[in-house]
Amino acid sequence: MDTLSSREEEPVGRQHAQRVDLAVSTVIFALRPSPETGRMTLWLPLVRRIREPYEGRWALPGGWLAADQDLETSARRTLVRTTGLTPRYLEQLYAFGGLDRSADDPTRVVSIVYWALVHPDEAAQAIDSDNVEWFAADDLSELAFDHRTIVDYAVWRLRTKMEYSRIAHGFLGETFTLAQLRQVHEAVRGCSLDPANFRRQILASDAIEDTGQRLTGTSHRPPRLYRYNTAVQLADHGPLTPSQESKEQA
Amino acid sequence: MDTLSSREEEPVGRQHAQRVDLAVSTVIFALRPSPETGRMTLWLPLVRRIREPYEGRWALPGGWLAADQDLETSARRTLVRTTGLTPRYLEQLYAFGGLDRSADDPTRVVSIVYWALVHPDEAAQAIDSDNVEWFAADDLSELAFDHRTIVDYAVWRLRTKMEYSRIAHGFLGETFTLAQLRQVHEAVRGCSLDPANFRRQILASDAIEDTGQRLTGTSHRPPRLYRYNTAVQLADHGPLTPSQESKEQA
DNA sequence: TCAAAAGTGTTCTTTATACACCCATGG
DNA sequence: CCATGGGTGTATAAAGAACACTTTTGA
Repeated sequence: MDTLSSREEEPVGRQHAQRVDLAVSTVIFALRPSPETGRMTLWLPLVRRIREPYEGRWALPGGWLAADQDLETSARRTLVRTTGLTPRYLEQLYAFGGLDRSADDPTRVVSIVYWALVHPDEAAQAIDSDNVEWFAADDLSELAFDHRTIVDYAVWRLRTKMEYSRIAHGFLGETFTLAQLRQVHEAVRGCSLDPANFRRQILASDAIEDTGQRLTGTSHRPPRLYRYNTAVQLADHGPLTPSQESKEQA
Repeated sequence: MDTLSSREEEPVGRQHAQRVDLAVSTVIFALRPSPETGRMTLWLPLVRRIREPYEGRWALPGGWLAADQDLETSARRTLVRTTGLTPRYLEQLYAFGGLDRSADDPTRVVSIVYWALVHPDEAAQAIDSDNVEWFAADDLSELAFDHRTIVDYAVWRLRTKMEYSRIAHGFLGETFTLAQLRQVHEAVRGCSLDPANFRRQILASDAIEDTGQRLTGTSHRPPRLYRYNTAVQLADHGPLTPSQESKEQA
């Protein structure tokens, strides 16, 4: 055989390269209380489709890759245009390129999907319109394309990464109490945690530092306010962009 | 503002979607003894470029996405064409889409990169030619494009995943001794491990099962041969394709 | 019998978990 | 004062690391 080199793979001038539409979408997570139970749960904003295929269905915010923007920049651009959101935490999730992603529609689209966390202040910037709506992650309607699969995968990714990384503060503002941080972990992991042990583990990890301030206005002993210790980096087992390798994002 | 919906993002008929060349590449790892120290180290096959840009430089095996193949199928096809390899373990690594990936060349290419593990039998199928060569992962020449960055990221990914997953058997054949399995861990993680503790941890995890056979021909007590216990699944913290979510690949 | 690696046992340290208890504030 | 969550102490269990020791083969 003489197909040893990349001869077949790269025709002259690239004019034989298969070109596909390249979309960029994002799964954005925020925490808010469930309207029924009142417990904190995962929510995400979806955008209503206004044309075929899947017209009227809810879909992930996103758009096409811009020729003059890299992947993450395109994700941020489409995100702010469709939802108004500019998340601090944004990370690539996966590239989806199955052949049957668009049901009957024969168009081939490859999607680079990102996932993001927003805290309440960021989420408040979201566009308020009939075409943008927040849904509970565990109570989604039928979504467009394979977006339900993508959301499920992103939820799984968030849950597993929460256990070994310190992404929880993506859901919190500049300062926060240990109880708030614990509530984030409880909401995402879906179980209650011992406050005493949680405190010791977090403090031992050196992930946060005391601001010296306390939160007042509660009907009990005022809790300390903490901030994230940006000086300390933790091991990360998830996909970071190569330039961030042994650093921790956010 | 009236950019609420995806109106701007999806022009009629998609003819306004930015089209880019979509490449698929793979970082393939195998273990073989270092020619100097004799210790097992990471090696990977590279393909020599036979045209500009980067003509003559070594590059990751890969090619263009085929219109009628999904991402993984395209990765396997380009892999076997360029290197002759058909790895059992193959997983998506990351999508690279920076604007300056091709140096002076203004062509925009987005690469979906996979990573793979091959055991000695698989590696023996590799094409033997001037245009395919194996390199030690810690002693690479200047590679084409941003492939050095990609390789470094893949190495980091392999190392971190080795610690919590059971991918080590991607480097081994059907049956193996505990010493062989331990050597794989030692080579990838770059440290020596206590044989006694390693044995207990692996056996306690139920990841492998005794074949009842022993390896003979050694100049000492014949070790047992084990195989992987495919019935038991371990938690995985890395990116799997959504359909594999709570399952473990390979 | 000796070398070398297989395989087992024991101790110690670290980490996680469960839960009792005191503290400080608003009402 | 009481209720409520903040915050500390402690005892137990599980997991990991270090290392002595016995076993079984080929030479």
